[in-house]
Amino acid sequence: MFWHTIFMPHKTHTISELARAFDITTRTIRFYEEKGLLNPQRVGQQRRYTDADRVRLTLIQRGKRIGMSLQESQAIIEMYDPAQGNVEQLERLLDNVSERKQQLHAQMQDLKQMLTELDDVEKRCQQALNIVNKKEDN
Amino acid sequence: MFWHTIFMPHKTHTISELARAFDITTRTIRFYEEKGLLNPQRVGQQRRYTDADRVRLTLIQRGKRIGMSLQESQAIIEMYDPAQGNVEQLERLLDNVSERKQQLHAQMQDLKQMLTELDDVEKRCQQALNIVNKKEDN
DNA sequence: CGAAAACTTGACGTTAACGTCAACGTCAAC
DNA sequence: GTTGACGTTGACGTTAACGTCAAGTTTTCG
Repeated sequence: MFWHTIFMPHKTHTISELARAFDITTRTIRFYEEKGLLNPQRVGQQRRYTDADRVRLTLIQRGKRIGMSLQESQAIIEMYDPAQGNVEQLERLLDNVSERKQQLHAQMQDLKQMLTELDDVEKRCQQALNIVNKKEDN
Repeated sequence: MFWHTIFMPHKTHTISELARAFDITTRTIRFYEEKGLLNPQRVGQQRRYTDADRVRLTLIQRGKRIGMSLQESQAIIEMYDPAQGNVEQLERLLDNVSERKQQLHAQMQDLKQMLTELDDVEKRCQQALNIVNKKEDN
């Protein structure tokens, strides 16, 4: 009778469980479905989400944090999902992957530059504070 | 008579020169001004942009590439511009800088993770292609 | 069984970051 | 002296990524 609390190999989640887990609204989840980033199973009318959907949501959120649009995240998701077979498709996929990788490397460079520049700001700022402190010592 | 072509220490630019140089529209530049990210000098009605404005535009564009909003870029710009002196302000600035740095480091982690995952996809993809090629060898 | 809680599908609203268009000023060149 | 290139300020349009109701159905729980 309480099996589901003891053993649940492929537990599915309702939309609000997922929303809580990812700290987003149900509206957002449905919106992602509209845009083709998720397509959960249905039990009657209701949506049921598997771990695959959780993976996708994780990818989406990581994508957002690094400035990707939903479309870009969708492209990434489709790279993770094989769904293929055919040689041409594999080669196209390889091209897409290497293109994305290049872009991500470029983004790393931008990040590094901004970080070193912020380091500079920090140093100049601390020097200014040191000067003030020395004056106070006198 | 041709001094300006030989020696121009603080050349200013018109809006369309700037637009060409940064590959954006004049509308975009005026929009950034509206939002407080630029404030060029004026000669009569017309805007004149200095190298300081070019630096700001560079920061804005880099910010966009790493997924920052204009407001965030503005915050960064204000960190670059000292404009102050007072100790409290310096300490607040230091806090802001270190907060930004943390966020950027987190973003680097996200980028790295996405990169290694794309590496995985790439490898699996190449393995699949190798198998196909071996079959063709027979 | 009956009310509260959760789920559903619309439809319209909102914010950021510009695009687009109109209507007007100005200045050098033909 | 007018034409054409460039500049100006509005005002409204657009897209992405949701938020916010509304109005109805279904599940759950005492």
